Amino acid sequence: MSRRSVVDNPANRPATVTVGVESVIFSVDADQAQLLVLLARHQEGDRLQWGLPRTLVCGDESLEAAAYRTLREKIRADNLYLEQLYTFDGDAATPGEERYLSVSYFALVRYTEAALVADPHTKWHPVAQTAQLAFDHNRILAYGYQRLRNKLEYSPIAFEVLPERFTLGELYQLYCTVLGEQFSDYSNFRARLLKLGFLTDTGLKLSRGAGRPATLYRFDADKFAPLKDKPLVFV
Amino acid sequence: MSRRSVVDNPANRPATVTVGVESVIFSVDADQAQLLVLLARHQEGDRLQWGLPRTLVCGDESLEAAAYRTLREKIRADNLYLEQLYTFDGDAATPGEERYLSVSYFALVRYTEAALVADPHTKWHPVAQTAQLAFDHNRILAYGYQRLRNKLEYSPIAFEVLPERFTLGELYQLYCTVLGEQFSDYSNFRARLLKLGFLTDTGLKLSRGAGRPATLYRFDADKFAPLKDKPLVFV
DNA sequence: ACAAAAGTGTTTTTTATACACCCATGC
DNA sequence: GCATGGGTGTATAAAAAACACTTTTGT
Repeated sequence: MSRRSVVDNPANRPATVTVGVESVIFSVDADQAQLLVLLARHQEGDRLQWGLPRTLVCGDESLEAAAYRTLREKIRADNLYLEQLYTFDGDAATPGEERYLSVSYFALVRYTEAALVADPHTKWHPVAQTAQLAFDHNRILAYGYQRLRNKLEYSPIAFEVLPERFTLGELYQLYCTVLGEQFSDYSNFRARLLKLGFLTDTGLKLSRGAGRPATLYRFDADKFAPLKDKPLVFV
Repeated sequence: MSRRSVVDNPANRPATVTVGVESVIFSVDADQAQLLVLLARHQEGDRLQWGLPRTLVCGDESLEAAAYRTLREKIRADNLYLEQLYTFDGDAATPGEERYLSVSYFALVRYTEAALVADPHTKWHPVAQTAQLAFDHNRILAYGYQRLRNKLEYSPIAFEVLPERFTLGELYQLYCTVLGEQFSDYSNFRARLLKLGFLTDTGLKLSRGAGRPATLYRFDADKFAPLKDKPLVFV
């Protein structure tokens, strides 16, 4: 019984498909308080149109490797979070072409570090400004955006993208930019996070012109570990 | 710029892969208070081994269609919940064979209804009793089990699998079987669910030998709708 | 009458929410 | 000294958790 014999209906031949990886790459521009998504210019039919960066899976590289490759081709980013999103059946395949399967990945990268490669076919685009994207990329983007918001609420992915040492104001602003201002009061957000105990005071302060200098904290992964499987850690 | 030209590294040819769907099909045997998973016998190398049911995606059928096909081939079930789980890179592919991609689906089916097709190569297996499964199916099962527990906590999937009219005891038992007894006290579970307001008293009672007859409730999807995007509805 | 299962209520503890207020710095 | 951002505290409301108790049935 080889793999092939798993097919129980021999009348229908197993499909051979080309597998692509589409990446929903988010970044938060703290200065402008904007959530950005990375877009790439595609040719769809006879016109250029913006869409999510995509690549075909090559040789025997893994799906995740293909996603990382897309990232490295577009931007230079060391600090990032990446996970698989969902696998979509190819958007209404052009007849005659081989069947296409789209495995989507979702990434959050540190903005200050994510220098775009000089390329007029790549840009950051504010998520708040809706754009008409190529193929079924609007659907994938919406799915990724939803996942980003969920992840922020119960996973420590923000710390993958903040600097090593950060202020609670920076953390709060990141949350606000993604979830909207109404998600929580600053002082409650602050109190909740500090009580959880995985933020360590580095003793250092950061002064930004006017105002009292802010304490710099560090995320302590070890102290977070026991909370990993708990429900809703942040809110 | 056709699809093919998306490949930026022409030295590496785009891979052509065979796509399979593996299904993690759960069911709850209320009488025995057991969570079950459907297994199928596979040949791996030269020996038979139990694993998750799988099928190759045929022709132009969708991934979901392939998952439903697997279900229908193994059991007869009308009431079920199905969703995509995750896409795994093929387990260490046998060299020479075509590359394999495994899209996994997760399903919860009503046990009383899910008659197994007469087939010695298919069986229900208690999830609590660990078994050594073929390929990387232990990993997929673990992933599906985790998803099941998460889904139970914030989604109304239990109602897809309970009879039209059910008692709160039946609902509670289902939760206990999947999440373990310690997840909540019965009376608190009861109070929380009734307060949410999407369970309608049908006026009917169900008597089971000794004890006070239980009220039969119905799940009201319309009343649940506004809670859809709220966090942790059940606990 | 009593065991068994269903259903109600009460008390305590913990979290969430909404604020008001104090602190340290630059100009 | 006052605007600006950082940081603390408090009072109220709501939710979670633990558990005692009542009700209705079969035997």
